[in-house]
Amino acid sequence: MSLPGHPSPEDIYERARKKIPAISLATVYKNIRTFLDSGMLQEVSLHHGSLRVEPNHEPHHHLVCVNCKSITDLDASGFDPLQFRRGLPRGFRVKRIAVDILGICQRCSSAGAPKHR
Amino acid sequence: MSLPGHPSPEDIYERARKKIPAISLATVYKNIRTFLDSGMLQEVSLHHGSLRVEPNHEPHHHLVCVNCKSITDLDASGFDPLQFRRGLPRGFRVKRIAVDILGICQRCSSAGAPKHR
DNA sequence: ATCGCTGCAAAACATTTGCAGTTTG
DNA sequence: CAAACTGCAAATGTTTTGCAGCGAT
Repeated sequence: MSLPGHPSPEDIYERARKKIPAISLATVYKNIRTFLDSGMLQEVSLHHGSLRVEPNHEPHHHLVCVNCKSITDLDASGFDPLQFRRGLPRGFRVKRIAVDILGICQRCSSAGAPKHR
Repeated sequence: MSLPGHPSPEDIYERARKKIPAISLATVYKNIRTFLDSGMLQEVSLHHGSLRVEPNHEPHHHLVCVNCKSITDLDASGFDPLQFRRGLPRGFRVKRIAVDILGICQRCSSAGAPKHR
């Protein structure tokens, strides 16, 4: 938590070693997973297990199920990307804006949907 | 391109095999990379190389450099998540909304910043 | 003849898991 | 003592790479 920015497991490992020199990378991964599962930490972008390709160039958002990792497109007409232009640091050239709405899909809500993985 | 949704390399491989039975998975990966680099395809969420952890629970957006993969937090006050509540499919339980502003950061713009990776 | 694309196999990573030993309460 | 946590090493899964061959220009 004391690390700045958005550390990787390796970053956390390096940091942890300063206090607990014998700690292993596996333990770091195990603890990160525990924290992610508990919601104490989040992932910067959801890990789908493998690369997912986006052929749809129309402006749209993604509805992502954090349980089964399904991705559904959501029309983005009426969405104003300009609202984000304010407050950007100088020199940052915006290419596109990705909006991911994370949650639990209908299918996973109903029934005892097993954790996908 | 003809595949629905957001196919994985494996999906594309399966599909390609129907037309070109001898094609290899490596070729599929190579071509996906070419298309990604050319902008013909996009990644659903940017691949950072490894998991990135998010300790910041305050509402904020991410400024992501698609070149060096750096992540910067951007305050999200004044941002109205309710605008996304409309048009959601029934039964989808929203947990959080992630806004990633993808582009090229200042540092990478200036000078011949080498492609990270 | 050259250049680019391919398959194959191996490498390189990132992440998880089994297991046996420790620690904690 | 039971439950939770750890290190290690091995397994898994994804993606990249080296290389030799093949095809088109």
